[in-house]
Amino acid sequence: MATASTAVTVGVVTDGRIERGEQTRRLILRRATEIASVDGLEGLSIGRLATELDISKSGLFAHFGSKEELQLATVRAARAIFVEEVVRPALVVPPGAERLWLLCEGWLSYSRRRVFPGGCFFQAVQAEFGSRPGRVRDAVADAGIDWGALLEVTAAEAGVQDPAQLTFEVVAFLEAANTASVLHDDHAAYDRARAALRARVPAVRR
Amino acid sequence: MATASTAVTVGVVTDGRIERGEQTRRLILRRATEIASVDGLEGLSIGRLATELDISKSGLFAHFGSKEELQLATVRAARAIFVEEVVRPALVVPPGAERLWLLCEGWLSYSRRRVFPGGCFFQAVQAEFGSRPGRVRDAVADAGIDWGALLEVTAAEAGVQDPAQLTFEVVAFLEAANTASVLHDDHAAYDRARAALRARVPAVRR
DNA sequence: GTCGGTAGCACGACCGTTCGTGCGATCGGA
DNA sequence: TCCGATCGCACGAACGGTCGTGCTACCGAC
Repeated sequence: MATASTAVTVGVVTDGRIERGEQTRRLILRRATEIASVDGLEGLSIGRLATELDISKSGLFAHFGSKEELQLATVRAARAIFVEEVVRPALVVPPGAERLWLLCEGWLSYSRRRVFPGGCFFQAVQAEFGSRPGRVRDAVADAGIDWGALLEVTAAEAGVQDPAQLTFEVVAFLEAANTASVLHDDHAAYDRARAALRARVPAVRR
Repeated sequence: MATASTAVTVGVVTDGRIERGEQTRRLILRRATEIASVDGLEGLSIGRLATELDISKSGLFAHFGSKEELQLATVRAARAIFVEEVVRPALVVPPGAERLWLLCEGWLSYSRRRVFPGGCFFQAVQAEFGSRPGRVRDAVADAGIDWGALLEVTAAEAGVQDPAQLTFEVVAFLEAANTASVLHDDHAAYDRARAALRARVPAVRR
């Protein structure tokens, strides 16, 4: 999520107002991220999306021009939400151990609060497109790379000895907690993740 | 994978021979697990499966009676393969730290060798059905529960202090390595996983 | 009057599913 | 030893439905 700021979808503005089409587009994409987090980006069908939003299929389709473009836009929208929910809150503190800890806690909260109803949007979509080459997979992979890079840089700023290794382990704990919670309704997994993180992430007043 | 032995699909046998239909069924399921590990259990379409196997769609369908039954049979087939590839080889050594280590190494090898072309079958399918209630989800969740239970029992037998916590962390490392490998072609992730495991899993001659 | 935004409608392809049929092996009775 | 009945298995054709994708027309704001 290094390109955090540019990932935020900014509405087209005229005289300070948001155009009508752009507003519809936002509604579409917000719902699209919710559906995709549960049923995947392939399970996200244009007809179903249109029905749920009380919009004609063709009217919705005109916004994107193809299913692939809808999927790409959905990934971008999910990134923007992720940045807002996890990254931005951590940037209020200066670089260092506290910021690293805020990123971890923010992520666990983002998963636990079900910002996306299916749990972490990116985990769902990564597994779906992991071995299916194409632009969507690349977009999804980029999101993961940027998030890892942010963690790694922050870990380095916190004085961690091996930031790449720590990043691997942190991501592993976070995603395992999300998986256990979504698949087994295992609420305790978040506590286990936190315990594992405490043993790894540099201490800070908590 | 506690019910390992019963999960193995045994062919119907008459006079020591395997009936024709059972053999076809095995071919279908072997291919089904491969497809599903890449495109998911929903992306696994009956028509496509039939085409790839040079079989009529209706003939294939008759073996299962419904798509859901095909999906369930595919999960069972994948369990049998997993047991053969990961669990059984570890059971050759007596309970203890070495068996635990063999399970970890076996899993990493199973992922790295791409026993299923899309990486770990269960990780792909867990993410897909994680928040979609139904019999398929239950079957997938059970597989994860049994695998975790096997790890936890083995960890306890190895004298680990907190087997549940260790199991959480081990599973996290294994799955994170698989994800990084599949999504980012990051071969080094297996080394990172092994490094993380060495710091956690009790030592044994390696 | 222009133009962005939405709706209606139809298309070809593919989906899971059902049906009737045919072929080959097996088996029981003459 | 033959022969008809039965069974397992696979086939092709077709069903209703949904998919993504076009084309055309209307409608409302500037």
